[in-house]
Amino acid sequence: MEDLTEMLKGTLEGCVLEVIGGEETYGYAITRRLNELGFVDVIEGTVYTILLRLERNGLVEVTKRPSEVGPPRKFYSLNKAGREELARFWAKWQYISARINKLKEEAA
Amino acid sequence: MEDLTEMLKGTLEGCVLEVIGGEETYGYAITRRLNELGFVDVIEGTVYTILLRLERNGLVEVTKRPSEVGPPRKFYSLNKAGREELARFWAKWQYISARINKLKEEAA
DNA sequence: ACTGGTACATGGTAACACCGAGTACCAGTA
DNA sequence: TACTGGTACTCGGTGTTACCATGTACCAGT
Repeated sequence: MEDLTEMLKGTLEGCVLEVIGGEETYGYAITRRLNELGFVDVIEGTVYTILLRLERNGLVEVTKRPSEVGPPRKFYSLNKAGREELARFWAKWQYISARINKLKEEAA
Repeated sequence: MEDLTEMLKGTLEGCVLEVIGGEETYGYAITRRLNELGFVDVIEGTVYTILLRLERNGLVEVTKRPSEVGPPRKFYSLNKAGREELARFWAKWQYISARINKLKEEAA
């Protein structure tokens, strides 16, 4: 699938929130997880900028822990604000996707 | 629903293409149509910038016609490139929305 | 010493939706 | 006549976002 980046704007951050909400995890693993899920072109740099933004906006708790196979990892988990933001994200997603799908079906 | 603008990025242009694909129409009417469809905060200025972009990218044919109730209207219709772009848009939408919904369900 | 996988940070870019202000046409009305 | 309100389009500027390129650095195996 060619160039999905514009369409991911505004949703990729929510996806990262969702992954973190599932379990405490870190940037490199989040990137791999998103790739597995079909977001194949999402690259580390993108995820790290999102994580720094989440941290700056106070949506996550951060803990640095050593790794046995490389440099230390920064583990992220959602705090209250993060969980609320995640809920808002899914509400928005449901709203918008419903409307877009309706537009699509009315055309057909 | 609060502030959907980021999530609309990359999709609103496709929605405009779809509306034009349904029938030849003009900016002001497209804005009203989108508002009806639930994209309540989409405003004229936004639609016009999209239309100018579509025109610049050669995806639409433009015809100016007088109106009986105001200034002349610029009517837009899809050309071949526009229909192809619209098809690509729906393919991307299906791809991404499927993956996001999957992510959502695996969480639940 | 070298390679490759792991792990994070950062300055710059392009694209997008949005905003604000402006221009202009027309009908109805006070 | 002047004014209002609905119709209709344009354009310069803004903030946010995902992406890119590059750099740093840890570690295991050869």
